[in-house]
Amino acid sequence: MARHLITSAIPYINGIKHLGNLIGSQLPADLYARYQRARGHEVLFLCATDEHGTPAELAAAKAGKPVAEYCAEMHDIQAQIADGFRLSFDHFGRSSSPQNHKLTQAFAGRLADVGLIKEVTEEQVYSVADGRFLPDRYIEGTCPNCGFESARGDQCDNCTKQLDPTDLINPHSTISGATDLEVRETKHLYLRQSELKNDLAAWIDSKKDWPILTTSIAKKWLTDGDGLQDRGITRDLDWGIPVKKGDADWPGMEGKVFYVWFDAPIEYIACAQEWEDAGKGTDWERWWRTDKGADDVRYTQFMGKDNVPFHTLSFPATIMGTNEPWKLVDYIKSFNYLNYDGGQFSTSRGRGVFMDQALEILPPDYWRWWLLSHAPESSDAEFTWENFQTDVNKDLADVLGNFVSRITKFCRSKFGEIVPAGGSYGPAEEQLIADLTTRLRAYEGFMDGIEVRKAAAELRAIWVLGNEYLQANAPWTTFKTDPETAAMQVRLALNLIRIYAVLSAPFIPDAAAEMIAAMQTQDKDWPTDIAVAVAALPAGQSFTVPDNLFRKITDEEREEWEERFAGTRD
RNA sequence: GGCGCGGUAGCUCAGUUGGUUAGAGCGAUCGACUCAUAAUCGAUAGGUCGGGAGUUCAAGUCUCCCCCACGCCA
Repeated sequence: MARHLITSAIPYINGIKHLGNLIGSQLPADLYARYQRARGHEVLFLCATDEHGTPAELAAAKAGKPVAEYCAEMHDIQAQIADGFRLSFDHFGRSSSPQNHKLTQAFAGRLADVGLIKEVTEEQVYSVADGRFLPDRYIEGTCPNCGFESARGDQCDNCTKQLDPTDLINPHSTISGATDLEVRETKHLYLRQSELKNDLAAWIDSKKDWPILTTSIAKKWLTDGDGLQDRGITRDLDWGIPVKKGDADWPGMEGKVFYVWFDAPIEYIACAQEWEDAGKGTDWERWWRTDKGADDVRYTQFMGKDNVPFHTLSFPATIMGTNEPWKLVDYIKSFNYLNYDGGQFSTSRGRGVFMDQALEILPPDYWRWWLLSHAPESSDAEFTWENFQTDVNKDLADVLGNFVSRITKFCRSKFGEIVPAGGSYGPAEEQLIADLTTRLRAYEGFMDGIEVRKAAAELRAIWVLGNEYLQANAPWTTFKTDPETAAMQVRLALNLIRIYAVLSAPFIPDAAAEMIAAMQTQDKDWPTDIAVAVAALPAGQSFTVPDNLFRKITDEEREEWEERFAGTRD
């Protein structure tokens, strides 16, 4: 039995994510976690909310709530939606947890001890009225390039130019509107990533099996321009993890917090501790410390391509820099973007489907199947309602759902709701078992390699084999002259339902559970040996005819949703 | 402007280290079947592989130039 540590990129606390975010990390991570569990491996699957930084503070202010309260509420909402999509996290943690506070401070302290932290004095805009510095989005003014009046401290939303707060004309605080701003010196900590450049490069080079998308992005950051740059890991903010050197105060850093990108990945580790502290497991270090049992763990991360630099460089630098035996990632699966009907998903314009809305209109399996079978692995992928409708109707309702329906109903009418006895295999059955075995091995190969689209295509082909078998052997015709053989054919087909349930569960867990329940079995074992698995449901076992597993999406619904989610064009 | 990922049948996508008639699913057309959610199964038709030049006995697959889309950065 192998051990798999699996993490999904942690979604930012601010707002509900869209389907592109879902397929970019959490959903494929869940697929992989469910698959590895089904194969009998030990899995720790972790995710969390990323709660620090200015966007959280601003969103809380807009909602008129203290930021801690806002984050707690949003965490619950995201947890609920994740549950709605059946994301099977062993723990859904929070980067604001006490565990992450301690661990982040410990990492910083350790990095300082080994000389990988430097202090840098820089100039920042300070608001006298607010009594604080105004980083990034806390300051607005007129853009010096295009004259846009609401340009932010870090970027102009009109001309997209990157800005420094000190560039702005007539700057003011977005908190109070105050204009009595001055430039003050402030001290910040930098992680000396550049010191680790060679180690990182060697490590990346050793990962021959990583997706091109992952390594090409990492290498670009390593070699582009002057190479990997040292990175500021602190901010003049209130909301965040206070800067401390382990348990000790950090002279000169009073009132400052760690930058969100420093503490967020450390939450992957802290989350395991939260998992244990929540009573869901024991000995979290067994997953994260190679000196405490984690040397046989295979660690796989899932993320969108925008997160790759942090996971291939900054976070590994944090870990490698400590010289402590923390587990490094073994495989990074990164995804491109999902486009919505020829454009991008857009939160501000309400364009595209968001996770809560998706669950309002259809059950999770519909979305899981379509998104996973169209995962943006090799390039950006495209969501269109027409595609969604035809694919879901065909694959789920016609190929799989109807298969279950046709065989259970046929059996009920001829033999009753009992797996019928009698008859013996002929060449057709041997051939079916051989074909299923071939395809199952291929399916396992794609799932092990996290080739999501190919795995979905193979699974679908496995479903089709059942329909082909019924069509070619026509038990409804056989029954008229040879009821014994018809009974054998039906018994075999009923067993396919159980097998399909087990194989399909990582993609469509709800439908799989219904199929298992209808077959009235507890046997969810992986059908490693198909010849054995096709006899798992013995003659005489009762079953029930389930309701249709999937309904079809109508043209009217498709048109309605197309309009509803089109958003406002600019 | 620099860089990155792409541009393959109507649609969504596969195509290992260059090698016989370029593949799948959907959609379309035709046929079979009637157990089933007007479902299923089979067959057929669709591509000068973005454009051009080059290397080679041989290029979708390598090199160069150009065009288009998306993204990142300055």
